[in-house]
Amino acid sequence: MAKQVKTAISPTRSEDYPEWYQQIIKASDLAERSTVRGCMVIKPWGYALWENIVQAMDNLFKATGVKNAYFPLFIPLSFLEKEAEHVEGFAKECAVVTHHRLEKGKSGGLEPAGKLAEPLVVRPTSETIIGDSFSRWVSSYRDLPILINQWANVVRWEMRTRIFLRTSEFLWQEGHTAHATAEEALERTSMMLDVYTTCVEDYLAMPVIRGRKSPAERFPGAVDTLAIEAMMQDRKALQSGTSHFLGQNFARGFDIKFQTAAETEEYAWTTSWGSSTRMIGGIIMIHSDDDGLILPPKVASAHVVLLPIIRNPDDRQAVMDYAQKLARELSAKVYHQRNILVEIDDRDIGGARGWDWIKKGIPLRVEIGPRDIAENAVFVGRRDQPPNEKSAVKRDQFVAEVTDILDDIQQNLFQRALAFREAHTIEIEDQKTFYDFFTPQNAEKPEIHGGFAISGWCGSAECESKIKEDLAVTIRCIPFDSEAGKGRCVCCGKKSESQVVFAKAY
RNA sequence: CGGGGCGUGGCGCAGCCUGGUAGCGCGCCUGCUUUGGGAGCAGGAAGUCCCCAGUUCAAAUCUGGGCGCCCCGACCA
Repeated sequence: MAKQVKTAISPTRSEDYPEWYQQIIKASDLAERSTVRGCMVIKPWGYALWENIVQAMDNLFKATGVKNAYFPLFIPLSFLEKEAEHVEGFAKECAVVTHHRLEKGKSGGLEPAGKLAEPLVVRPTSETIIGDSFSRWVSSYRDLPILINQWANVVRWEMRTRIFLRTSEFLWQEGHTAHATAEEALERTSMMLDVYTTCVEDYLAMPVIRGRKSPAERFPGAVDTLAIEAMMQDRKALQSGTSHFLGQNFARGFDIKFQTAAETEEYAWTTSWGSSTRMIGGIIMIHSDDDGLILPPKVASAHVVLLPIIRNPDDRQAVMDYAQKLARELSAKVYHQRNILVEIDDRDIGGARGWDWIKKGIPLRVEIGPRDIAENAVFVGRRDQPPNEKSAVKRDQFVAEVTDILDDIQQNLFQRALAFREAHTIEIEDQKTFYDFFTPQNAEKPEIHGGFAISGWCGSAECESKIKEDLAVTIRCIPFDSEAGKGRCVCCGKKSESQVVFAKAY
């Protein structure tokens, strides 16, 4: 008799949320820490997930006229100096290449040699190097707009790293556009936020709040930053995509000028927008439970695992034939532009096999044994339901309905997350309630507390930073549907400028 | 960069205080028995005890120095 374990993941979410998060990643085999400080190794199960997100998002981008390109990893140091706020925002986290050769040193080890005339920064983001190209691509209003995206890796030398959420190197996409008018650039800024919303809500099943960042939370160098924010199961906010209106700031820094139809010379209006492997962290934290990862079907690394039950060796051939035939039929079906991905796992490791796939978060587990073959059935478990709730389904019915079942799981995950967010979002008017809301009962080992507070804000940076200092709570966004001028500032009590979303954040 | 903690088979840890040449659980391999809710028994493989120096007959253990990592803050997608 095996020892009884209630949950596959230990500790549970309520026991120790940060540790639970690490354990999910380990148990699901998504990724692991690299021996390189702050970096991660994305393993096949995690990379397949990323590829699916990339594909979904890339299609959405291209549907709006964006084209992909690729710019250098290295950025001349001088480029970063061309936009004052930008350099200030990123200077502290830049990795810098200063040499181009290694030589045998005195101690026998290799030492950098061949000092570069100008140091190269490993891109933390590419506004500058892309701005440099844009300046050469644009001369007439007829050259505009330019709609470019690149899928790339970037490096930000963070103090503290957390796998998928904040790593020294991460994968992302960054879109960069240049326009003839401010209106058009603004339109593009909000259009891309719409694309992010679609991708994150429809594909990742993560409900988001859309809004504008406060000046303090703006991207360095941006005139305006729009963002989508989702609530994780520890009730903290995760920013899962940002879209920036850069005004003419970078156009001035990089001399992106064009001649108008009226023969005047003007600076272009630019935008940039990005989303990263951080979204995988969001998927983990918003959907998974104490038995492991739960993947949204539309981007799942695989959809179905077939688990042949072979009680005696004589059955093996029949069971495997049945499984392989089923796999072929399922694989031929299309689910949201992708063929259904089927795994067959015939490892002889007993019940641990089923739990492996539960921990990996695969949407559907299908057990196939002699009994099922006799009844022309399959035994199906859904990852959005408890591990023991499995049921027999006629084989043909399962094949016919599998995409509906996947859609149902997808919807269920979204609704579950939405209900959770709504349950932990409250409107707060007075300061004491606000402070209580964001203060844990046990300061030594804070329990999961707080959530999203919808409160008035007078618009002053002082109130914003006081709340940040007191509670580590920030303005996540000023929602687009915020009621202007309603109520009073939750900090100073003066007349409110807008109702904003306050939360602790990743 | 401040405060704390930790480096011992793949993973998690004990051993250190009081020096005597390394052990436990999980995992892995082999065999037999099992198998539809995380298998049992038997056997087996696997470790420069983070690095360097010192003390000592003898160092995972004591001393000094270094390196790395994790957690909590400030910074951030």
